[in-house]
Amino acid sequence: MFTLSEENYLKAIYYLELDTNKGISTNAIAEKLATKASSVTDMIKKLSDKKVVIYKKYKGVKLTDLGKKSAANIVRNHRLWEVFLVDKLNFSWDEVHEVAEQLEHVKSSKLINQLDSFLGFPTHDPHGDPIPDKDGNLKTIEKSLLSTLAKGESGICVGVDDSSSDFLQFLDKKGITLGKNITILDREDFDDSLSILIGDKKLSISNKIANNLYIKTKNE
Amino acid sequence: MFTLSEENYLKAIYYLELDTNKGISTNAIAEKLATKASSVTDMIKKLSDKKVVIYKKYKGVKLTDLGKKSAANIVRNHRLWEVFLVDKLNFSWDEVHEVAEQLEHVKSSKLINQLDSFLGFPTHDPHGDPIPDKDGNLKTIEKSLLSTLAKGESGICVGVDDSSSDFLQFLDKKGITLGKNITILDREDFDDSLSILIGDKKLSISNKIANNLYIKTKNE
DNA sequence: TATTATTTTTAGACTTGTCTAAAAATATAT
DNA sequence: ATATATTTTTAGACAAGTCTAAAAATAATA
Repeated sequence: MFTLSEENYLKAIYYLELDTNKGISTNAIAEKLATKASSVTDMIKKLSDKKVVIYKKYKGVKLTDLGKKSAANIVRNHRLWEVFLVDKLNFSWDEVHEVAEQLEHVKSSKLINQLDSFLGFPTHDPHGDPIPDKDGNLKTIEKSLLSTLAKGESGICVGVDDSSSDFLQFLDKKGITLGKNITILDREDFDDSLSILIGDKKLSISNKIANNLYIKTKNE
Repeated sequence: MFTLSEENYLKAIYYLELDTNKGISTNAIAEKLATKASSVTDMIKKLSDKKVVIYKKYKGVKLTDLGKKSAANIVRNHRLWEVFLVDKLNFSWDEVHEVAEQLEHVKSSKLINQLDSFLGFPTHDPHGDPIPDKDGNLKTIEKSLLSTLAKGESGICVGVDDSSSDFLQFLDKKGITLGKNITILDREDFDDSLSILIGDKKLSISNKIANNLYIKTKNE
Protein backbone atom coordinates (compact mmCIF):
# COMPACT_ATOMS: atom_id res chain seq x y z
CA MET A 1 0.00 0.00 0.00
CA PHE A 2 0.97 3.59 -0.54
CA THR A 3 0.85 6.69 1.59
CA LEU A 4 -1.20 9.69 0.53
CA SER A 5 1.94 11.44 -0.55
CA GLU A 6 3.27 8.48 -2.52
CA GLU A 7 -0.03 8.23 -4.34
CA ASN A 8 0.13 11.87 -5.34
CA TYR A 9 3.63 11.43 -6.73
CA LEU A 10 2.56 8.33 -8.66
CA LYS A 11 -0.33 10.21 -10.17
CA ALA A 12 1.85 13.18 -11.13
CA ILE A 13 4.38 10.95 -12.87
CA TYR A 14 1.59 9.05 -14.60
CA TYR A 15 0.13 12.23 -16.04
CA LEU A 16 3.54 13.53 -17.09
CA GLU A 17 4.29 10.27 -18.91
CA LEU A 18 1.19 10.71 -21.05
CA ASP A 19 2.99 13.48 -22.92
CA THR A 20 6.36 11.83 -23.47
CA ASN A 21 8.34 8.62 -23.63
CA LYS A 22 11.40 10.09 -21.96
CA GLY A 23 12.19 9.91 -18.28
CA ILE A 24 10.31 12.41 -16.16
CA SER A 25 12.55 15.06 -14.68
CA THR A 26 12.73 15.93 -11.03
CA ASN A 27 11.81 19.50 -11.79
CA ALA A 28 8.76 18.55 -13.82
CA ILE A 29 7.41 16.54 -10.91
CA ALA A 30 8.24 19.32 -8.47
CA GLU A 31 6.35 21.82 -10.58
CA LYS A 32 3.32 19.58 -10.99
CA LEU A 33 3.08 19.01 -7.24
CA ALA A 34 4.05 22.54 -6.28
CA THR A 35 6.91 21.28 -4.16
CA LYS A 36 10.70 21.48 -4.23
CA ALA A 37 13.10 19.41 -6.32
CA SER A 38 14.87 18.15 -3.20
CA SER A 39 11.60 16.78 -1.85
CA VAL A 40 11.03 15.01 -5.13
CA THR A 41 14.45 13.37 -5.02
CA ASP A 42 13.67 12.10 -1.52
CA MET A 43 10.33 10.66 -2.52
CA ILE A 44 11.65 9.12 -5.74
CA LYS A 45 14.04 7.03 -3.67
CA LYS A 46 11.13 5.68 -1.64
CA LEU A 47 9.11 4.93 -4.76
CA SER A 48 12.13 3.22 -6.26
CA ASP A 49 12.46 1.04 -3.14
CA LYS A 50 8.83 0.10 -3.61
CA LYS A 51 9.48 -0.95 -7.23
CA VAL A 52 7.04 1.47 -8.77
CA VAL A 53 9.62 3.61 -10.55
CA ILE A 54 12.96 3.06 -12.23
CA TYR A 55 15.40 5.69 -11.06
CA LYS A 56 18.97 6.50 -12.01
CA LYS A 57 20.50 9.58 -10.51
CA TYR A 58 20.23 12.65 -12.70
CA LYS A 59 18.41 10.62 -15.35
CA GLY A 60 14.81 11.20 -14.40
CA VAL A 61 12.31 8.53 -13.55
CA LYS A 62 9.94 6.11 -15.29
CA LEU A 63 7.02 4.15 -13.90
CA THR A 64 7.37 0.37 -13.81
CA ASP A 65 4.43 -1.77 -14.87
CA LEU A 66 3.44 -1.99 -11.23
CA GLY A 67 3.76 1.78 -10.94
CA LYS A 68 1.59 2.33 -13.99
CA LYS A 69 -1.06 0.01 -12.69
CA SER A 70 -1.03 1.61 -9.26
CA ALA A 71 -1.27 5.10 -10.71
CA ALA A 72 -4.02 4.12 -13.14
CA ASN A 73 -5.97 2.74 -10.24
CA ILE A 74 -5.86 6.07 -8.43
CA VAL A 75 -6.98 7.84 -11.61
CA ARG A 76 -9.77 5.27 -11.90
CA ASN A 77 -10.93 6.08 -8.40
CA HIS A 78 -10.75 9.79 -9.07
CA ARG A 79 -12.80 9.64 -12.24
CA LEU A 80 -15.42 7.27 -10.88
CA TRP A 81 -15.95 9.56 -7.91
CA GLU A 82 -16.29 12.49 -10.31
CA VAL A 83 -19.05 10.65 -12.13
CA PHE A 84 -20.74 9.92 -8.82
CA LEU A 85 -20.60 13.56 -7.77
CA VAL A 86 -22.09 14.80 -11.01
CA ASP A 87 -24.60 12.05 -11.75
CA LYS A 88 -25.84 11.35 -8.23
CA LEU A 89 -25.05 14.36 -6.07
CA ASN A 90 -25.74 17.13 -8.59
CA PHE A 91 -22.30 18.66 -8.56
CA SER A 92 -21.42 20.64 -11.65
CA TRP A 93 -18.38 19.55 -13.61
CA ASP A 94 -16.29 22.45 -12.39
CA GLU A 95 -16.79 21.53 -8.72
CA VAL A 96 -15.78 17.90 -8.64
CA HIS A 97 -12.02 17.88 -8.87
CA GLU A 98 -11.14 19.01 -5.36
CA VAL A 99 -13.49 16.57 -3.67
CA ALA A 100 -12.45 13.69 -5.92
CA GLU A 101 -8.84 14.43 -4.97
CA GLN A 102 -9.78 13.38 -1.46
CA LEU A 103 -12.09 10.50 -2.29
CA GLU A 104 -9.60 8.87 -4.67
CA HIS A 105 -7.37 7.89 -1.75
CA VAL A 106 -9.96 5.82 0.12
CA LYS A 107 -8.71 2.23 0.17
CA SER A 108 -11.31 -0.42 -0.52
CA SER A 109 -11.52 -2.44 -3.69
CA LYS A 110 -15.06 -3.47 -2.83
CA LEU A 111 -16.02 0.18 -2.52
CA ILE A 112 -14.71 1.12 -5.93
CA ASN A 113 -16.07 -1.93 -7.69
CA GLN A 114 -19.52 -1.46 -6.22
CA LEU A 115 -19.40 2.22 -7.04
CA ASP A 116 -18.47 1.35 -10.61
CA SER A 117 -21.45 -0.97 -10.84
CA PHE A 118 -23.79 1.51 -9.15
CA LEU A 119 -22.83 4.12 -11.73
CA GLY A 120 -23.47 1.72 -14.61
CA PHE A 121 -19.82 1.09 -15.50
CA PRO A 122 -19.14 4.52 -16.99
CA THR A 123 -16.28 4.77 -19.48
CA HIS A 124 -15.62 8.48 -19.19
CA ASP A 125 -15.64 11.09 -16.45
CA PRO A 126 -17.65 14.35 -16.59
CA HIS A 127 -14.86 16.06 -18.55
CA GLY A 128 -14.71 13.32 -21.17
CA ASP A 129 -11.54 11.71 -19.82
CA PRO A 130 -11.48 7.91 -20.01
CA ILE A 131 -11.80 5.82 -16.83
CA PRO A 132 -9.13 3.11 -16.56
CA ASP A 133 -10.47 -0.42 -16.00
CA LYS A 134 -9.43 -2.61 -13.07
CA ASP A 135 -6.19 -3.54 -14.84
CA GLY A 136 -5.30 0.04 -15.59
CA ASN A 137 -6.12 -0.08 -19.28
CA LEU A 138 -8.00 2.76 -20.84
CA LYS A 139 -9.67 2.73 -24.19
CA THR A 140 -8.85 5.87 -26.09
CA ILE A 141 -11.47 7.04 -28.51
CA GLU A 142 -10.77 8.81 -31.75
CA LYS A 143 -11.13 12.47 -31.08
CA SER A 144 -9.88 15.70 -32.58
CA LEU A 145 -9.52 19.21 -31.31
CA LEU A 146 -12.39 21.32 -32.54
CA SER A 147 -9.79 23.74 -33.91
CA THR A 148 -8.58 21.12 -36.41
CA LEU A 149 -11.94 20.61 -38.09
CA ALA A 150 -12.62 22.16 -41.49
CA LYS A 151 -15.60 24.26 -42.48
CA GLY A 152 -18.62 22.07 -42.92
CA GLU A 153 -17.35 19.24 -40.73
CA SER A 154 -19.26 18.22 -37.64
CA GLY A 155 -19.10 15.84 -34.67
CA ILE A 156 -20.02 15.23 -31.07
CA CYS A 157 -18.40 17.17 -28.26
CA VAL A 158 -16.71 14.46 -26.14
CA GLY A 159 -14.19 16.17 -23.91
CA VAL A 160 -12.21 19.17 -22.76
CA ASP A 161 -8.47 19.60 -22.66
CA ASP A 162 -8.45 22.29 -19.98
CA SER A 163 -10.51 21.31 -16.93
CA SER A 164 -10.13 24.54 -14.99
CA SER A 165 -13.21 25.89 -13.27
CA ASP A 166 -13.06 29.07 -15.29
CA PHE A 167 -13.12 27.29 -18.61
CA LEU A 168 -15.83 24.85 -17.57
CA GLN A 169 -18.05 27.63 -16.25
CA PHE A 170 -17.51 29.52 -19.48
CA LEU A 171 -18.70 26.49 -21.44
CA ASP A 172 -21.76 26.20 -19.19
CA LYS A 173 -22.59 29.81 -19.87
CA LYS A 174 -22.34 29.26 -23.62
CA GLY A 175 -24.40 26.08 -23.44
CA ILE A 176 -21.54 23.87 -24.56
CA THR A 177 -21.78 20.47 -22.88
CA LEU A 178 -20.53 16.98 -23.65
CA GLY A 179 -22.71 15.02 -26.04
CA LYS A 180 -23.83 17.97 -28.11
CA ASN A 181 -23.41 18.03 -31.86
CA ILE A 182 -21.15 20.74 -33.23
CA THR A 183 -20.87 21.84 -36.85
CA ILE A 184 -18.30 24.29 -38.20
CA LEU A 185 -20.21 26.94 -40.09
CA ASP A 186 -17.28 29.20 -40.85
CA ARG A 187 -13.68 29.97 -40.01
CA GLU A 188 -12.20 33.46 -39.76
CA ASP A 189 -8.69 33.36 -41.14
CA PHE A 190 -7.33 36.44 -39.42
CA ASP A 191 -7.90 35.22 -35.85
CA ASP A 192 -8.84 31.57 -36.38
CA SER A 193 -12.13 32.10 -34.61
CA LEU A 194 -14.97 29.78 -35.51
CA SER A 195 -18.62 30.19 -36.19
CA ILE A 196 -20.30 27.00 -35.04
CA LEU A 197 -23.69 25.45 -34.77
CA ILE A 198 -24.17 23.71 -31.43
CA GLY A 199 -27.49 21.97 -31.04
CA ASP A 200 -29.69 24.50 -32.76
CA LYS A 201 -27.79 27.57 -31.63
CA LYS A 202 -25.22 29.59 -33.56
CA LEU A 203 -22.09 30.63 -31.66
CA SER A 204 -18.84 32.39 -32.35
CA ILE A 205 -15.88 31.02 -30.42
CA SER A 206 -12.23 31.99 -30.26
CA ASN A 207 -9.37 29.77 -31.30
CA LYS A 208 -8.37 29.37 -27.68
CA ILE A 209 -11.71 27.78 -26.90
CA ALA A 210 -11.60 25.60 -30.01
CA ASN A 211 -8.18 24.40 -28.93
CA ASN A 212 -9.60 23.02 -25.71
CA LEU A 213 -12.62 21.12 -26.99
CA TYR A 214 -12.48 17.56 -28.26
CA ILE A 215 -14.82 16.37 -30.99
CA LYS A 216 -15.58 12.86 -32.12
CA THR A 217 -16.11 12.89 -35.87
CA LYS A 218 -18.22 10.10 -37.24
CA ASN A 219 -16.08 9.33 -40.29
CA GLU A 220 -15.86 5.60 -39.87
CA MET B 1 -9.74 22.56 10.17
CA PHE B 2 -8.44 19.46 11.82
CA THR B 3 -5.87 16.89 10.88
CA LEU B 4 -6.83 13.26 10.47
CA SER B 5 -5.32 12.49 13.84
CA GLU B 6 -7.05 15.36 15.59
CA GLU B 7 -10.37 14.20 14.19
CA ASN B 8 -9.85 10.71 15.53
CA TYR B 9 -9.10 12.06 19.00
CA LEU B 10 -12.18 14.28 18.89
CA LYS B 11 -14.33 11.32 17.94
CA ALA B 12 -12.87 9.13 20.69
CA ILE B 13 -13.52 11.75 23.35
CA TYR B 14 -17.02 12.32 21.99
CA TYR B 15 -17.89 8.64 22.31
CA LEU B 16 -16.35 8.39 25.78
CA GLU B 17 -18.39 11.37 26.95
CA LEU B 18 -21.61 9.60 26.01
CA ASP B 19 -21.12 7.32 29.00
CA THR B 20 -20.19 9.87 31.63
CA ASN B 21 -20.27 13.50 32.73
CA LYS B 22 -16.83 13.40 34.23
CA GLY B 23 -13.63 14.42 32.52
CA ILE B 24 -12.24 11.82 30.16
CA SER B 25 -8.97 10.34 31.37
CA THR B 26 -5.80 10.17 29.35
CA ASN B 27 -5.73 6.41 29.71
CA ALA B 28 -9.29 5.98 28.50
CA ILE B 29 -8.49 7.86 25.32
CA ALA B 30 -5.26 5.94 24.86
CA GLU B 31 -7.10 2.66 25.15
CA LYS B 32 -9.83 3.69 22.74
CA LEU B 33 -7.32 4.74 20.13
CA ALA B 34 -4.86 1.92 20.81
CA THR B 35 -2.09 4.38 21.46
CA LYS B 36 0.07 5.43 24.41
CA ALA B 37 -0.87 7.80 27.21
CA SER B 38 2.07 10.03 26.40
CA SER B 39 0.84 10.46 22.85
CA VAL B 40 -2.57 11.41 24.19
CA THR B 41 -1.10 14.07 26.44
CA ASP B 42 0.71 15.58 23.48
CA MET B 43 -2.41 15.65 21.33
CA ILE B 44 -4.61 17.01 24.10
CA LYS B 45 -2.39 20.06 24.28
CA LYS B 46 -2.92 20.68 20.58
CA LEU B 47 -6.66 20.23 20.90
CA SER B 48 -6.69 22.58 23.86
CA ASP B 49 -4.85 25.20 21.80
CA LYS B 50 -7.55 24.80 19.18
CA LYS B 51 -10.28 25.42 21.77
CA VAL B 52 -12.05 22.12 21.27
CA VAL B 53 -11.25 20.69 24.71
CA ILE B 54 -10.83 22.04 28.23
CA TYR B 55 -7.70 20.58 29.74
CA LYS B 56 -6.15 20.86 33.18
CA LYS B 57 -3.13 18.74 33.91
CA TYR B 58 -3.95 15.42 35.57
CA LYS B 59 -7.66 16.31 35.52
CA GLY B 60 -8.77 14.73 32.29
CA VAL B 61 -10.41 16.51 29.42
CA LYS B 62 -13.85 17.71 28.31
CA LEU B 63 -15.08 18.79 24.91
CA THR B 64 -16.06 22.44 24.51
CA ASP B 65 -19.21 23.28 22.58
CA LEU B 66 -17.05 23.74 19.51
CA GLY B 67 -15.43 20.39 20.18
CA LYS B 68 -18.78 18.65 20.53
CA LYS B 69 -20.04 20.16 17.32
CA SER B 70 -16.87 19.23 15.46
CA ALA B 71 -16.96 15.67 16.74
CA ALA B 72 -20.66 15.27 16.01
CA ASN B 73 -19.98 16.38 12.49
CA ILE B 74 -17.46 13.60 11.98
CA VAL B 75 -19.92 11.09 13.40
CA ARG B 76 -22.53 12.51 11.05
CA ASN B 77 -20.24 11.94 8.10
CA HIS B 78 -19.44 8.42 9.26
CA ARG B 79 -23.04 7.36 9.67
CA LEU B 80 -24.25 8.93 6.44
CA TRP B 81 -21.51 7.10 4.53
CA GLU B 82 -22.57 3.88 6.25
CA VAL B 83 -26.11 4.37 5.01
CA PHE B 84 -24.76 5.03 1.52
CA LEU B 85 -22.68 1.87 1.54
CA VAL B 86 -25.57 -0.31 2.67
CA ASP B 87 -28.44 1.30 0.76
CA LYS B 88 -26.68 2.11 -2.50
CA LEU B 89 -23.59 -0.08 -2.76
CA ASN B 90 -24.98 -3.29 -1.27
CA PHE B 91 -22.54 -3.56 1.58
CA SER B 92 -23.74 -5.61 4.50
CA TRP B 93 -23.90 -3.93 7.88
CA ASP B 94 -20.83 -5.71 9.18
CA GLU B 95 -18.62 -4.41 6.32
CA VAL B 96 -19.22 -0.70 6.47
CA HIS B 97 -17.30 0.53 9.48
CA GLU B 98 -13.77 0.35 8.13
CA VAL B 99 -14.60 2.11 4.87
CA ALA B 100 -16.70 4.75 6.61
CA GLU B 101 -13.72 5.42 8.89
CA GLN B 102 -11.91 6.65 5.81
CA LEU B 103 -14.78 8.42 4.10
CA GLU B 104 -15.75 10.37 7.20
CA HIS B 105 -12.61 12.51 6.93
CA VAL B 106 -13.31 13.89 3.45
CA LYS B 107 -13.76 17.63 3.78
CA SER B 108 -16.61 19.13 1.81
CA SER B 109 -19.81 20.41 3.31
CA LYS B 110 -21.46 20.34 -0.09
CA LEU B 111 -20.56 16.67 -0.41
CA ILE B 112 -22.11 15.67 2.88
CA ASN B 113 -25.22 17.78 2.45
CA GLN B 114 -25.87 16.44 -1.04
CA LEU B 115 -25.22 12.92 0.16
CA ASP B 116 -27.72 13.45 2.99
CA SER B 117 -30.32 14.59 0.49
CA PHE B 118 -29.49 11.78 -1.96
CA LEU B 119 -30.07 9.24 0.81
CA GLY B 120 -33.41 10.80 1.73
CA PHE B 121 -32.26 12.44 4.97
CA PRO B 122 -31.89 9.25 6.98
CA THR B 123 -32.13 9.56 10.78
CA HIS B 124 -30.29 6.36 11.68
CA ASP B 125 -27.35 4.38 10.37
CA PRO B 126 -27.49 0.66 9.48
CA HIS B 127 -26.86 -0.31 13.11
CA GLY B 128 -29.68 1.86 14.41
CA ASP B 129 -27.43 4.63 15.71
CA PRO B 130 -28.79 8.16 15.26
CA ILE B 131 -27.26 10.50 12.68
CA PRO B 132 -26.48 13.95 14.10
CA ASP B 133 -27.95 16.87 12.15
CA LYS B 134 -25.86 19.75 10.75
CA ASP B 135 -25.71 21.41 14.17
CA GLY B 136 -24.60 18.25 15.91
CA ASN B 137 -27.92 17.48 17.58
CA LEU B 138 -29.19 13.96 17.59
CA LYS B 139 -32.67 12.87 18.43
CA THR B 140 -32.58 9.88 20.75
CA ILE B 141 -35.49 7.52 20.49
CA GLU B 142 -36.99 5.58 23.36
CA LYS B 143 -35.43 2.18 23.26
CA SER B 144 -34.77 -0.65 25.70
CA LEU B 145 -32.42 -3.57 25.74
CA LEU B 146 -34.23 -6.71 24.69
CA SER B 147 -33.01 -8.29 27.92
CA THR B 148 -35.09 -5.86 29.98
CA LEU B 149 -38.43 -6.80 28.42
CA ALA B 150 -40.84 -9.04 30.32
CA LYS B 151 -42.53 -12.15 29.03
CA GLY B 152 -45.32 -11.21 26.67
CA GLU B 153 -43.91 -7.80 25.77
CA SER B 154 -42.98 -6.99 22.20
CA GLY B 155 -41.47 -4.25 20.05
CA ILE B 156 -39.46 -3.39 16.98
CA CYS B 157 -35.76 -4.16 16.75
CA VAL B 158 -34.14 -0.72 16.26
CA GLY B 159 -30.48 -1.10 17.02
CA VAL B 160 -27.47 -3.02 18.27
CA ASP B 161 -25.17 -2.14 21.13
CA ASP B 162 -22.22 -4.18 19.88
CA SER B 163 -21.39 -3.47 16.24
CA SER B 164 -18.61 -6.02 15.82
CA SER B 165 -18.59 -8.02 12.62
CA ASP B 166 -18.95 -11.27 14.53
CA PHE B 167 -22.12 -10.19 16.29
CA LEU B 168 -23.67 -8.66 13.18
CA GLN B 169 -22.96 -11.76 11.12
CA PHE B 170 -24.47 -13.87 13.86
CA LEU B 171 -27.64 -11.78 13.71
CA ASP B 172 -27.75 -12.16 9.93
CA LYS B 173 -27.50 -15.92 10.29
CA LYS B 174 -30.38 -15.95 12.75
CA GLY B 175 -32.47 -13.66 10.59
CA ILE B 176 -32.47 -10.83 13.10
CA THR B 177 -32.48 -7.47 11.31
CA LEU B 178 -33.54 -3.94 12.16
CA GLY B 179 -37.23 -3.25 11.73
CA LYS B 180 -38.42 -6.71 12.66
CA ASN B 181 -41.01 -7.26 15.37
CA ILE B 182 -39.84 -9.24 18.39
CA THR B 183 -42.05 -10.77 21.08
CA ILE B 184 -40.81 -12.38 24.28
CA LEU B 185 -42.42 -15.81 24.48
CA ASP B 186 -40.60 -17.02 27.53
CA ARG B 187 -37.65 -16.39 29.86
CA GLU B 188 -35.46 -19.08 31.39
CA ASP B 189 -34.54 -18.03 34.89
CA PHE B 190 -31.44 -20.13 35.34
CA ASP B 191 -29.47 -18.62 32.42
CA ASP B 192 -31.65 -15.64 31.48
CA SER B 193 -31.98 -16.95 27.94
CA LEU B 194 -35.05 -15.91 25.98
CA SER B 195 -37.46 -17.62 23.71
CA ILE B 196 -38.62 -15.06 21.20
CA LEU B 197 -40.85 -14.72 18.21
CA ILE B 198 -39.18 -12.72 15.44
CA GLY B 199 -41.33 -12.15 12.43
CA ASP B 200 -43.02 -15.51 12.24
CA LYS B 201 -40.05 -17.53 13.46
CA LYS B 202 -39.39 -18.89 16.96
CA LEU B 203 -35.86 -18.47 18.28
CA SER B 204 -33.95 -19.12 21.48
CA ILE B 205 -31.29 -16.53 22.27
CA SER B 206 -28.79 -16.16 25.08
CA ASN B 207 -28.73 -13.32 27.56
CA LYS B 208 -25.56 -12.01 25.95
CA ILE B 209 -27.40 -11.53 22.68
CA ALA B 210 -30.43 -10.01 24.36
CA ASN B 211 -28.12 -7.56 26.08
CA ASN B 212 -26.93 -6.21 22.75
CA LEU B 213 -30.23 -5.68 20.96
CA TYR B 214 -32.32 -2.53 21.29
CA ILE B 215 -36.09 -2.69 21.05
CA LYS B 216 -38.56 0.13 20.61
CA THR B 217 -41.70 -0.68 22.58
CA LYS B 218 -44.86 0.95 21.38
CA ASN B 219 -46.29 1.89 24.78
CA GLU B 220 -47.15 5.48 24.07
C1' DT C 1 -1.04 9.31 57.54
C1' DA C 2 2.75 7.16 55.57
C1' DT C 3 3.60 4.05 51.99
C1' DT C 4 2.60 1.81 47.82
C1' DA C 5 0.34 1.65 43.42
C1' DT C 6 -1.52 3.89 39.53
C1' DT C 7 -2.01 7.57 36.39
C1' DT C 8 -0.22 11.29 33.95
C1' DT C 9 3.28 14.16 32.28
C1' DT C 10 7.92 15.22 30.68
C1' DA C 11 12.18 14.47 28.21
C1' DG C 12 14.32 12.77 24.51
C1' DA C 13 14.26 9.97 20.34
C1' DC C 14 12.44 8.27 15.88
C1' DT C 15 9.76 8.45 11.24
C1' DT C 16 7.59 10.79 7.40
C1' DG C 17 7.53 14.39 4.52
C1' DT C 18 8.97 18.73 3.84
C1' DC C 19 12.34 22.70 3.41
C1' DT C 20 16.90 25.70 2.56
C1' DA C 21 21.49 26.08 1.25
C1' DA C 22 25.37 24.20 -0.72
C1' DA C 23 27.71 20.80 -3.58
C1' DA C 24 27.83 17.90 -7.60
C1' DA C 25 26.46 16.62 -12.11
C1' DT C 26 24.74 17.73 -16.54
C1' DA C 27 23.58 20.88 -20.29
C1' DT C 28 24.43 25.13 -22.94
C1' DA C 29 26.97 28.60 -25.21
C1' DT C 30 30.64 31.20 -26.64
C1' DA D 1 36.51 22.90 -25.25
C1' DT D 2 36.22 25.73 -21.60
C1' DA D 3 33.21 28.67 -18.98
C1' DT D 4 28.59 29.49 -17.60
C1' DA D 5 24.01 28.19 -16.54
C1' DT D 6 20.77 24.88 -15.15
C1' DT D 7 19.31 20.77 -12.95
C1' DT D 8 19.72 17.45 -9.49
C1' DT D 9 21.37 15.64 -5.33
C1' DT D 10 23.14 15.87 -0.63
C1' DA D 11 23.37 17.55 4.02
C1' DG D 12 21.20 19.26 7.70
C1' DA D 13 16.98 21.20 9.83
C1' DC D 14 12.11 21.34 11.08
C1' DA D 15 6.99 20.03 12.21
C1' DA D 16 3.64 16.40 13.15
C1' DG D 17 2.73 12.43 15.41
C1' DT D 18 4.29 8.70 17.72
C1' DC D 19 7.16 5.97 21.07
C1' DT D 20 10.05 4.52 25.51
C1' DA D 21 11.76 5.46 29.88
C1' DA D 22 11.82 8.22 33.77
C1' DA D 23 9.84 11.76 36.79
C1' DA D 24 5.90 13.88 38.98
C1' DA D 25 1.28 13.93 40.58
C1' DT D 26 -2.72 11.65 42.22
C1' DA D 27 -5.16 7.70 44.26
C1' DA D 28 -5.45 3.70 47.16
C1' DT D 29 -4.26 1.05 51.14
C1' DA D 30 -2.36 -0.63 55.25
